[in-house]
Amino acid sequence: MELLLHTFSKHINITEQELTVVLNRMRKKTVKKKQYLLQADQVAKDAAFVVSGCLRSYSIDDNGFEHILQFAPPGWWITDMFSFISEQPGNLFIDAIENTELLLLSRKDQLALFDELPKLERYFRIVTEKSLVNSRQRLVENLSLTAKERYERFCNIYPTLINTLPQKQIASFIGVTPEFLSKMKSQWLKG
Amino acid sequence: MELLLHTFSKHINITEQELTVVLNRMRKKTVKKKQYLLQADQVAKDAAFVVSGCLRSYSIDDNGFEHILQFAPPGWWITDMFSFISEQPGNLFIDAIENTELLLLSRKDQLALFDELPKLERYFRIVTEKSLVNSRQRLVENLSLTAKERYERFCNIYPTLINTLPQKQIASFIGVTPEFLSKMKSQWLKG
DNA sequence: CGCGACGTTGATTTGCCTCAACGATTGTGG
DNA sequence: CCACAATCGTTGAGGCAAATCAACGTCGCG
Repeated sequence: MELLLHTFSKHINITEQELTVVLNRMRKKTVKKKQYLLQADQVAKDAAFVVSGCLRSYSIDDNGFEHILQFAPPGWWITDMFSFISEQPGNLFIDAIENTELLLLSRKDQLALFDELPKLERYFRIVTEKSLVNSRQRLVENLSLTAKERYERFCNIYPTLINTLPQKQIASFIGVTPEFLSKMKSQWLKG
Repeated sequence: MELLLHTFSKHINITEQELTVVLNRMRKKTVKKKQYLLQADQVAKDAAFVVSGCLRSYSIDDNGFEHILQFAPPGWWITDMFSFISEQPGNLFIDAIENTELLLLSRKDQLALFDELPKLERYFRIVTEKSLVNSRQRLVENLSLTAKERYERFCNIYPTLINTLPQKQIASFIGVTPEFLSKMKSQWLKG
């Protein structure tokens, strides 16, 4: 798989043979638009690598509101990390924004690969470090920026998603109601 | 160092010899109460392991407000992860809440140890995974819980810190002003 | 066509912030 | 050991950003 090779190669050197070893542990899967890859109270047995399409992960709070944690366009990994590493039921939903092709890697196979192929443990160590930086950054921004500033940041970071995504989901990601995002945008055109 | 051994042992098996290899790469340091270990615009060359005392990491926004990301009591690691892995100037401050003893490990030495001692890369892979889970969880809670609920969560998670820490810092951690936290607590006694 | 999800707009409410004043506590130098 | 400043916590009045609730137009889709 071209994209997987390319994605690994950003952080480690990997041969075709080694890639084959990894691919032998992965399973193809497709998820159609609006269908679930994972629901709360399930155990996330797999991490998913997105080949084409797009997924999102989110939680649903006690009032029924969705809070989107992550979008996963092609070349990204996504899972419920808590559930994946603890092997306990999680509280995240993952579903498809568009028809999506995936490669799945179970935690068991991942850990086996870490022993067989230490490079791969290095790869995931690096990817996890970067995800942590990202998550902490977002936390800071949610604490220190206004809704308008968070929207601008979103537009800069995901310029491609803006026109694709229902506005509702952008609102959920930046942490405001859809109504308020709509009002911000209309004031935008005046100012 | 007893505590370091104990902390590693939670996630990996490590011999005394291997511990010595690690310790040879680490440097002792003490930071007195209210003194900085790191300031914004500096490069975080080191990750710090807290032996005794307590550190905190935080950012300061454009309006001069502090937002605390993490407390690090004994047995915890702390650094500006962005700066540490990218070797660029960061935007976090780290200072001591109490007089604190540390063991420092530079990124360079850490990476060297990953090659010498793959176990250690595994250890940090696991610790980083857990930190990521933690950070994501906190993000969800900031988006979905009220200030009162976040304070209750804080009390449950850090019962020891509540009486030690200035209220101002608890407020900063849960994302409200000190005044508002004070008002919540007084209403608490009535309801 | 007709239904259901989405986006818009307006009136109203509210959670939390801002600013200001005032004790209480801490710590520091004389 | 005290005087004083500095920081912290408390309380109150008022303000604002964003939520809530509700009504309505629109679009994609079965």
